Amino acid sequence: MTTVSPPSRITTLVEKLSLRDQVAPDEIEALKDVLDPPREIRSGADIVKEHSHPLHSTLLISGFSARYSSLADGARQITELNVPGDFIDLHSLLMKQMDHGVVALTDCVVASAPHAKLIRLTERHPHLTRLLWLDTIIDAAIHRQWLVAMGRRSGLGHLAHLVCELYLRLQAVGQASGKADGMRFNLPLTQATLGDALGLSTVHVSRLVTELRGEGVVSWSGGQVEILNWHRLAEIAEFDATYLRLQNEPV
Amino acid sequence: MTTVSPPSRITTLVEKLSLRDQVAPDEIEALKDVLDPPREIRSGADIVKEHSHPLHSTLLISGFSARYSSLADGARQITELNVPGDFIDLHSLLMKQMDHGVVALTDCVVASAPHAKLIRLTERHPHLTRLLWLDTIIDAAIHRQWLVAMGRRSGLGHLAHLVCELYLRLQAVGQASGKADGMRFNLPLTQATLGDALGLSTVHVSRLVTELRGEGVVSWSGGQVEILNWHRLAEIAEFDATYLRLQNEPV
DNA sequence: CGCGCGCGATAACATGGGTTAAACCTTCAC
DNA sequence: GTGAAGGTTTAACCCATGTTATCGCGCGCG
Repeated sequence: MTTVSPPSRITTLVEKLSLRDQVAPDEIEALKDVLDPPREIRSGADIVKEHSHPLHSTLLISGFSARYSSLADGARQITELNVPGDFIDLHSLLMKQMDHGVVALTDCVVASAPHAKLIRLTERHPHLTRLLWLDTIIDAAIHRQWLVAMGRRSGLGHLAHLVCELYLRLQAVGQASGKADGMRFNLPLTQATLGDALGLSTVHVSRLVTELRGEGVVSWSGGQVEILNWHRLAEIAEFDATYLRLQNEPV
Repeated sequence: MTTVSPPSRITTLVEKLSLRDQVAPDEIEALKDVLDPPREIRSGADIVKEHSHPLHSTLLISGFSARYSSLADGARQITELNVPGDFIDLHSLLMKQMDHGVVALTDCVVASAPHAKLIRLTERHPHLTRLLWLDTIIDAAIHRQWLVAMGRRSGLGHLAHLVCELYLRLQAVGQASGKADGMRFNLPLTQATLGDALGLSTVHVSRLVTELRGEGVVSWSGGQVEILNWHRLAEIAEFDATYLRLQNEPV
């Protein structure tokens, strides 16, 4: 995990933002200044509680987490999966009260940024503010794609779409191997968790994973996913990556 | 439509923002300065085209519009309904390319704000910027609630949730009659459109509307909706208004 | 070394919501 | 007043996905 120079706690965030627009040195400094020291969260623990009023926003440094809402009958709907480099509750800066919770799906490392410091950042760094704003806008775009998949795609298309999305988001922060050398990534989530994300039962998720495997589109076992045929997978998903905004276009 | 002093084009927007935090006079001026003169859009026309690269963001002044995505088989999924006072593509300011389209569901009046002016606004008015940012954050919160409804609620619960949401959003901008005096609002949308929003077929929407009516929870005909039993309706929907953020909490 | 448990696969059966079709109603143009 | 067009309702039938249940595998722990 540590080489000559250990990755700073904002490496993945800056890596992601830099894909979209240049991040100036003083902006990187400002981001560092705003964050408290990293801390660890155990798999299964809430990082942010439903209905709470956070006084800081939290950056996911490593691991997977998920936004979720609980229902009266005990069911759960996951509304977004978070990957390293995601600000998991930046919206609480302005929303004040959480409309959902965030749970660690694996052991995670996170760092918090006090709201007071973030507000000061928005007063002094309008361009960096726009980059952070953009990050929350992309959350909304991801939600919309999930809505389309849930409302109008088949279960298989929906699962395929999720796999495409996760691959590109993980690749953007160096957590997936490149196209040349086998499109592989670690996805240590249970099928029950995937079902909560897709709005499907665990039985049906199992059927769908088996089907994708059977078609020779992915190999998937032990939490390791390899995309064997991106073209086919994207076709099944009707995938269009625009919404992830991994293009450099200055804001 | 016009009385002594005709409502300015930003009345509904300012009304909505003011519910959340005080909007200063110079901020209201800044908003006015940023907007081009209003223009009319015919029902059924695109206000913003899918995949376009807008150079301005558009405010909905009157009428209903919808964000939507089209699928290969001709199906459509609506991901949000817009009411007067909504900035319908504010995210394009930073997203650059549209990941979806916006269509007028009724005749609409809109006003556009050039991106160059909006960027200048973010440089000069950090607090107003946060209010606009918050508006896009609430879009994301609405998306999440729709995801929960689509993934884990019954069709009836989902429809009931949509009715609750629309009532509160319309009431916030003075487009629905108050609780004391009959909770009524105009909703001139076809059941096919509602189906595209709910991810259901028009036949099933008809069954569900009939069921809500039969339970005596709403009266609904000719595009007029009246909520006869808010308590029952909110119960069916498991509705919690937190996500609409209609509380005054300074940002 | 073996037991228990979480996870995934499979099977049998149930059902909410889709599809197709037809009847009916309302509005509006002429 | 009549016909056409668009919207809603109802009915019959179908299928994707849910539910319940069982089995098997792999791994951690006693």
